[in-house]
Amino acid sequence: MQAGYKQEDMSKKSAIIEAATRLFLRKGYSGVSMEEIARESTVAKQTLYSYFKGKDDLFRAIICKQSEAFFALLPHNDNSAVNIEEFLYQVGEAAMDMMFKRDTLELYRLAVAEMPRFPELGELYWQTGPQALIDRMINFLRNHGLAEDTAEIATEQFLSLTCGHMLSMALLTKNYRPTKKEWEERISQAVSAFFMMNGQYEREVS
Amino acid sequence: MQAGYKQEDMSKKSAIIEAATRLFLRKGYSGVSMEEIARESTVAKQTLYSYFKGKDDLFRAIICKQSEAFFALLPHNDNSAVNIEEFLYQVGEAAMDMMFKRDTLELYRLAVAEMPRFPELGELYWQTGPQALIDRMINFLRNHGLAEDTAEIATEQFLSLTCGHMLSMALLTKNYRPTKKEWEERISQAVSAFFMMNGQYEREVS
DNA sequence: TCAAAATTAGACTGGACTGTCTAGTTCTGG
DNA sequence: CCAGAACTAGACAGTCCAGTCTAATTTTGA
Repeated sequence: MQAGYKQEDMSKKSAIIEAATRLFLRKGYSGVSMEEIARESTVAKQTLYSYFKGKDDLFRAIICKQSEAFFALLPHNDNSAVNIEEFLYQVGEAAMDMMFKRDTLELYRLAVAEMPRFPELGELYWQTGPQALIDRMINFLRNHGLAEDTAEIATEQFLSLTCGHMLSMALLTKNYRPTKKEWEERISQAVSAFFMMNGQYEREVS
Repeated sequence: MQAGYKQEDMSKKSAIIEAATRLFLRKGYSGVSMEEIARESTVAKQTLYSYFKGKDDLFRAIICKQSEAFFALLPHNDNSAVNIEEFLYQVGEAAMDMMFKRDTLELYRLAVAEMPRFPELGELYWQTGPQALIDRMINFLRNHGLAEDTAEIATEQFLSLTCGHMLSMALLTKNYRPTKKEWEERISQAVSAFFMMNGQYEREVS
């Protein structure tokens, strides 16, 4: 039973997770060694292996945790939007605000990069992140009178319009980050587009 | 002068490039060894190093070549579109057709994944790919009466609308590929959106 | 206080990989 | 036909890394 501790000291575990998160997000899966993680978390290598079965196990734990942590910040349905317009602004703002933090971008990059090696992580990221947001939006829009498939199309279009171009650019070019001003511009364009394409839902002024 | 051949047998070089392309696109940068490339191209390892300074050099060559090869297939300005609507359909169709081939997706994945290690390749990919297409679209739209910045916004919106959502999904979930039917739906939605948001350009029936 | 559990430092194994070197073989042009 | 260029096969040095093992030390709880 070489790895069968009862693992009571959770401060060790969180130190490991903290260091591993930072390192994986900054250097990628194969750019980080277990020794480096041990060093950075000021923990012996053996302790790593007492908390995690191996590098892949640790990696999975990090990505799951980060996915959930990040996307928990997105608005839930208990939000305070009183009408569609306000809701769209809230969601757009929250999505952009989150998407263009360094760590969030790097998590996305990691999910895309390692999807072939860890397919379940790509799936998890998609489900707990983008898809969860999409579901909430669809739900809200249906509760406000849109038909099921209209709501779905409108949602996907809205999110593509706000994030699409900027996301690709941020992933591919070194020093590009959109400013808050730029993305607020995008959001209002997307909101306008939403109402143009769903004309029957007139804008209620809040 | 251990690496100073005159390199006349281009069939060797293309065999190397062919095998390396296939392997890199399927297994990523660190998933492939020089020995594997040598084996797959039925060439001695030394020959690899006589044509390319090292693994990074070979990788750079592959990515450059593939970027250019792929994006050369996109419509140039000598296309036959007679009006904006037809042009949008052509571009949308071509972009989708290309984006969702396995190799193109994997090249995109590779560019995103290795951007931190090879920033200049991300830049190159962006410039010769997405940005080149954007420039052509902007140019076409300006020649058809749109103002500079209107054309830019409309272009980015159109491309986000067509590719955005499906691209993220294809990169993150294992077995998803949009069907031609699905993406033709997207394209016509995007075309409609274009005209709604640029109302002054009425749709000319071709 | 004391025994079991948790942790540590570091050596070590086994394997993989990049890039070099050697020595021999084939191809090619004059 | 020959000299030099191109190529081959394989060994090799040097590095790195995942994961295991040992032996010693600290922590913990009854």
